[in-house]
Amino acid sequence: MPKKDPSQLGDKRNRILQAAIEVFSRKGFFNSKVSEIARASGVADGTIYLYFKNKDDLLISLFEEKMAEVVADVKKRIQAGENPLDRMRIFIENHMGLLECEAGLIEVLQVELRQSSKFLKDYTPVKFFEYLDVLSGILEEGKREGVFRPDLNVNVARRVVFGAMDELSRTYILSKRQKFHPSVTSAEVFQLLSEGFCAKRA
Amino acid sequence: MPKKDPSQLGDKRNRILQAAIEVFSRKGFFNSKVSEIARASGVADGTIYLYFKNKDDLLISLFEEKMAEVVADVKKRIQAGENPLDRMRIFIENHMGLLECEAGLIEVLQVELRQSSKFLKDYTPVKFFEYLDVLSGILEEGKREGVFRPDLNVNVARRVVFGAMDELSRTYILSKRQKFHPSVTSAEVFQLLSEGFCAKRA
Amino acid sequence: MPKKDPSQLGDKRNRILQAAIEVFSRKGFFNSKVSEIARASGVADGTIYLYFKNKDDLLISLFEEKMAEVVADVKKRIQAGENPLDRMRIFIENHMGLLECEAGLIEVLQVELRQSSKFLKDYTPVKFFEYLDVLSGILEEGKREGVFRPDLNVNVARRVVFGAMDELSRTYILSKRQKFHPSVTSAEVFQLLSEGFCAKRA
Amino acid sequence: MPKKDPSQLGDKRNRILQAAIEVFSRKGFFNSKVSEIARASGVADGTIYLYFKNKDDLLISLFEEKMAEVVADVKKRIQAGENPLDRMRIFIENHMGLLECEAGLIEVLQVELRQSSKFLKDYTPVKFFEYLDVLSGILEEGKREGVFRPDLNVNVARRVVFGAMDELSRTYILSKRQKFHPSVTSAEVFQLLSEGFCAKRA
DNA sequence: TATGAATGAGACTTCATTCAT
DNA sequence: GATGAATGAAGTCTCATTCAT
Repeated sequence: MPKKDPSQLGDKRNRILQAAIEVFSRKGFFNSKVSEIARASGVADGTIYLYFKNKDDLLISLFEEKMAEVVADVKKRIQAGENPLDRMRIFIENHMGLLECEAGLIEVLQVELRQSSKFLKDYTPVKFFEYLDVLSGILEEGKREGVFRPDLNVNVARRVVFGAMDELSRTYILSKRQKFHPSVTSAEVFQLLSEGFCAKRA
Repeated sequence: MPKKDPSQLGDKRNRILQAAIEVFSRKGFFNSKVSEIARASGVADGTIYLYFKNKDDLLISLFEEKMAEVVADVKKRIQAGENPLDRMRIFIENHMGLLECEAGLIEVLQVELRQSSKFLKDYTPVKFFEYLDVLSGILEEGKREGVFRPDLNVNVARRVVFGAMDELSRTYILSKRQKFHPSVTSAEVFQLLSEGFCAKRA
Repeated sequence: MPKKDPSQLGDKRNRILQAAIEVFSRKGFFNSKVSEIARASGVADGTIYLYFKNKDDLLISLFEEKMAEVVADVKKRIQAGENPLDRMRIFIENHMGLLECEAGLIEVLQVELRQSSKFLKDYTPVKFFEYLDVLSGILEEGKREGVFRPDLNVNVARRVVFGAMDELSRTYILSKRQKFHPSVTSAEVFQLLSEGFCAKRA
Repeated sequence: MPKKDPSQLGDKRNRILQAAIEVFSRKGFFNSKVSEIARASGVADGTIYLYFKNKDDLLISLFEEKMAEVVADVKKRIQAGENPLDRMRIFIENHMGLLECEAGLIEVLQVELRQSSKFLKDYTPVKFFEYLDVLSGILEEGKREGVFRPDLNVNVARRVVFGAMDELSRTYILSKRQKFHPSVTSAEVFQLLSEGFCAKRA
């Protein structure tokens, strides 16, 4: 009945995805109702099933597609880094920066992906692994160039980096009054991870 | 009908909690059915409601009580540490060690608490904050004693430590074939966090 | 699956109300199962919740809407009365007459409204008060015109009239073999209430 | 464990009945829980089943036994009446008076008996019929003595009397602020029923 | 007799999904 | 493609009743 804004014609699928991010991030996957996402998208309940197989598929598509954008974006950004350490800094800054421009998305990834990778049958979060692989790449390169410790366990280290950022994101999202600013924090995280918390010995 | 094994007398509540850990960790909170927990506990569905107000309360009680044990235990253990750095090592080792003896519990805390703190109304994960406070204590002390950098942001650092351990736990839990052993990993995490991943400069 | 008899299009809500009258009147509110009303309406259980908030709301809606019809109807009918006494006669006749054409409805109002007004939270039977107000109107008017005793306590009198009709309805409904005919009874009730049961003194 | 007040020893059955009156009158039969009656009686849940077959039986026993007392009592009281009219006055006064001294009981009879007589299988409210029979007796006698109209339909008349009192009881019970006093009301009811509401013709 | 922990059937309600239009 | 009314399976929770002590 309502005339669609021509600029939005044909992008129903995308509107549904955006609405899903908003709703999932606000209420969590299990507490979100398909009809609520439909309402937020401005489409009928049934329409969602024209674009997605089911509610699970909506979450997975959402994750894979948005994560693909994030991966592609960070890959481009780190090219500006002059060395592995610099690229690591950029990676961390970028991740924490997403909290400001894509809060909802990060929030969904945060909580829901964990659910998904555990409970959605036959689902491997391919894009998430790609994201981690970017980290691996930086770390491997750093080892080769002698910037990073030669005995660094890359597999552990990349998880440490991601875990640290992820936990800080969670804190940021959950705390009503933000005590820290993402960009400030990213500097601290970077320093901490690159140099450790021990005082320098003379 | 109910087995009256004397060793199990009066521990019905505990049996329910244990069963809940097992079921929640396997299927996640939302995918777990109360009746399944009942079956796993060997009690009737209704019996669960004699000990817990509702399904939410079961999760929260589970978390608060088990986390209290974890907190009390780690507090005792770090006393054996000779200095803040040593205590940090013990803390990390202890956390990663839980993966072996209390896998299910860690798994529930991992995924479900995040849900809870976001979606359960009026719930503050008091015990989780206590756990983080133990970390803060170690870090503060280290700063005072000059072991840790004086400009260390304790609030960020403790989240980095926890996040790193948490992400590694997740990896450990999710990966079908464990690629690393918790105790080995904890050493690497400790080294990484205390010294950073940068190679030492001469 | 759903029959699309054109005469029944769009009247699903009404079919549910009718079925509810039938079931409530036969088994009582608390003994009636929502699924039974669904079956009697020829709709799925869930469909009831598209039209009514919950089981309580179904009863209340039923009462308010049907009572509104009864009130509107009796108001129109008493206009045919030539004087207050005549209008009172019509009112009583009308009420007792409902037993024949709307037995189920009267039965629900009879028993269930009492429950409701006592136990349903925050519910005031507005339409029932309107019904009583019609009686008040007749009585007040009769007092003004000198037809009724000037010392008549209208508030008590209207309850006496309603209570008498109500109890007779109950008797009529409960007795397997009807011993009296509603229209006959209404004449007796009218005579009794207007003249009292005392013999005329010379 | 708690020492019983010796004056209450052995009267458990009665304590349960009293508690049932209190609870049923406050919450209604279907909203009352057996365990609540148990608590109010100071006995264990199971104990109730030593004295009553089930929840229905508790209601029926309550009704029959208390009603028996009411019937016996009113029979004795009306003997003080000098003539049928006087006895009718006493009957009405007595019924309305119960509102003050036995409010809970009247309340249970009010609402619950209607439920019971409709929905409890195979139950005939014998004692209620006895109560009505007392009214019949007075009316028959009055007819024989010429005090009451010879064409009075006793069966209808007794229901009118009972219905009037019953509805006024209901009003009294439901209204938060009592607008009338039972004993005052009973005088008005008596006058209304005996003389009718029509003004006397010269 | 008395207890009260335990039972388990069954109710209400939700909501992902379908399908006639 | 789009709709949204309808479906009905399934889950949480209640509570009358039992029975071992």
